[in-house]
Amino acid sequence: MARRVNPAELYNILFERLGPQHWWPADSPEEVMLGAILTQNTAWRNVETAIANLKERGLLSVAALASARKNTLASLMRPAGYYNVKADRVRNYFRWFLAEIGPDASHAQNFATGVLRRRMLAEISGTGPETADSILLYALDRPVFVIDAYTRRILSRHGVKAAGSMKYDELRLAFQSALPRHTGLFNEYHALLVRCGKLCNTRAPSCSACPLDGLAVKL
DNA sequence: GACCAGGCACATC
DNA sequence: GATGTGCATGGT
Repeated sequence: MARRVNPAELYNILFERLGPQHWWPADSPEEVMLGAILTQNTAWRNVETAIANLKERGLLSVAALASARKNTLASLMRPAGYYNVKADRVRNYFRWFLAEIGPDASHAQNFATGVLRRRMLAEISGTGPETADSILLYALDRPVFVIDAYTRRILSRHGVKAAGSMKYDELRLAFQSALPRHTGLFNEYHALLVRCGKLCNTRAPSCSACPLDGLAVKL
């Protein structure tokens, strides 16, 4: 019989067993925003190469990414895959940011979290809920819980079988309502879930070395 | 050579 | 509302 834990207990167990993850791996909020788009359905290793290419060309700013030519971006982003699609998405995002927020990430301080989130999702093609929430949390320091494929997989293996088919916001709000609204907590929590997910063999239905072996989550 | 990786938009039913 | 498909590279 599995031991049942709530989201707060799950966090404590993950942190105890895996330690701090120091996310997001980037040098600036602008780099976080870029990385959030480039890592869509893509291994982070390949994203790092693409970001290094863009950085080398001096393109890691809101204004530079907003005004760069699509072909330039696409060729530099090639290692990250989906480079034609992502070149459009990166330009859509940074053009919107420049026009609606300002030339650097600090200008977002003038906007409420809920307003920013709704507008990102409604007005930017290529920025879906996970990308928007990753940016809000890791680039703009907002207390938004990020749901990703690892989160769903871990939940479905540990007591929440329906996690794979639950709506994004249903899962997000389940975590947010069960936890204190602290940016630092949400930051570490999502990073721990990703680390935990990477530790387990994704093909096998379960993992013997799983840090959550014998636990069932109760949302 | 198959499978996978920190999604998203769009078409179709 | 649910399901299927295209987008693409690099590592295992």
